[in-house]
Amino acid sequence: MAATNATVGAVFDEIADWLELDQANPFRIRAYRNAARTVAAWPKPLADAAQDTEAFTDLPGIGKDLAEKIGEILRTGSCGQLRSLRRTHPRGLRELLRIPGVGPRRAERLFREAGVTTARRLADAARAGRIRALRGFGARSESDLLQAAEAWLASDRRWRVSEAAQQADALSRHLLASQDVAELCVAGSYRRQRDTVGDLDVLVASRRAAGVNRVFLDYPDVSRVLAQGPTRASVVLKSGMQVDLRVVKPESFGAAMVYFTGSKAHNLALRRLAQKRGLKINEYGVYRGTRRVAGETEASVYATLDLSCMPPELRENRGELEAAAAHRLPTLIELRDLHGDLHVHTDASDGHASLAEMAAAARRAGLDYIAITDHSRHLAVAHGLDADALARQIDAIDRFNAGHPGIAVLKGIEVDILENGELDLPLSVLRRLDLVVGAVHSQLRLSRTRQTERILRAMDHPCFSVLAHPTGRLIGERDAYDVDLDRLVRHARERSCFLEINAQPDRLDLDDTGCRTAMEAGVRLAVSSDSHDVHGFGNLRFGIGQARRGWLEAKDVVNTLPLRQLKEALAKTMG
DNA sequence: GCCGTTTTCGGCCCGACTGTTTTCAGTCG
Repeated sequence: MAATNATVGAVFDEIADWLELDQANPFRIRAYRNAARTVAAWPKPLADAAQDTEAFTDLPGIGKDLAEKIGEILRTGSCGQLRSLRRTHPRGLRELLRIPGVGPRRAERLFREAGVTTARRLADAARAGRIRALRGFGARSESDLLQAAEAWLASDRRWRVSEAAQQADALSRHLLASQDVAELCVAGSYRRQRDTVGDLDVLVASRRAAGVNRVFLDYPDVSRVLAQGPTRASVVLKSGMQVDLRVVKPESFGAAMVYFTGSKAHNLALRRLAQKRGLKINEYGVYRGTRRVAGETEASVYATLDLSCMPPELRENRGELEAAAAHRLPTLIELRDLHGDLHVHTDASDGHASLAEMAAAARRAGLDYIAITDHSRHLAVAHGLDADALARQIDAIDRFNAGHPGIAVLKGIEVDILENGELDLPLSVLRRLDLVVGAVHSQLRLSRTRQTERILRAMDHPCFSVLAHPTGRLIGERDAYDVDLDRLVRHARERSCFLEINAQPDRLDLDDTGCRTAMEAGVRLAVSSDSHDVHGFGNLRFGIGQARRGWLEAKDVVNTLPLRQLKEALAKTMG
């Protein structure tokens, strides 16, 4: 089987690690890192073009040499250069580079002078007091490295964006209570709404940095201070999440927001553009020589390069700079564009609230309609409904709608897609519904072909409306099942059905690149909360985050339609 | 290793913080 883009990226990253340990030309190392980032984020499978390696040189940062290596990796899963690097280095040494405080030079010295080859051995050597004896290290470095190695061994986690949101909101409230904080922005991957977040980058505009620093370090949730200086500080919260604070003057706030929002790839591309125009961009502003020409707002920074200001979710160097130069940025969907929610559970299956309670909560969340989509009988653990129970629910919804004009409740089901591609309930009862949401909950390890055929067959059912959580991933727990998303997208377009963006923070499925693939193919998506209780609608914001990262506008999302037009769109899917 | 309106060489993003030095290298984002 051909290697995936992620595999190619991983090979380049590993080569870069070894070259770094060898203290090779840093620009050569950067070329491998850039290439790793580029291919890993590339939305199309490179394997599709494996025959024509020359074509890979069209990718940014890929020249003749790397293009040939991509071809080799796609064919064999590895490449000769990597095999030879592995032969000449101790296998575990790469691990040392992952430990904060250990870079290539220290890793090399730790290996050569203390025989340290893994994080475990580093911790052992530090405990034995063997690190402080090395030149360039002292007692302080030794204890820092011990702590870092132990922390690394204990956990190497990223946080769901919802977990990051809770901690970001609480810390922001604490900081904003200070007179010294003029403006505040939680930047970084959190602001870009990535599906997971490694740490929080908090940016503050103030003329009194010392005061802000003090308030930050006094935050009751701080467990450990990693670093502190006049304009920045790093701490670990009690949860284990790292937070970096940076304080700049108000006139630099826009430049700092650009800088600390990233992504790294976006910033590098931006600086190259600036350099071509004889400008220099840093976190304090845009400079021509020593003269500052912009920096107070993000828009002012981008304007010096004749770029429209890009929403943070687009800043991944995936074409947003070109679109901004042409002033053709999409008008991204916003939470307030949603009129309803097409995936909601009640206590009739595995939800925790009644139909009436869920409807009331949806109304409070500002929605005009919801679809009740409880599980079907095959999902016994969730008390799935059989045909009789569904028929009773249909009648109950009709009665509810008659007495509650404030919100419309649509009749639906989250029906299991069985292994053979049939749906889990008979056509006769499905025909009585407003929509049918199909979902894979079992047999997740089928071959790519069988899994894909299974879902394509389900889409051919005369009542199929929406494919729920199309890849089945659970962030940090379970990878997506193996499925040909391009074929699903093409089929959804032919069948005029919809793909879901499941907004549960542990799903966010489709993800950003999947959204973009669907949108570019002309397939509409449904941003759905998959709520199981009255608080579930609060997750819609995270689904919107992925939609925005996928360049979606309101017109690309079916549940931005008012009720009447939504019903027309659904009716077309219901045979 | 990539790239090019300075095009086949000579550049390649840039500043803050720390510890161990005794003026700076290493690391990080």
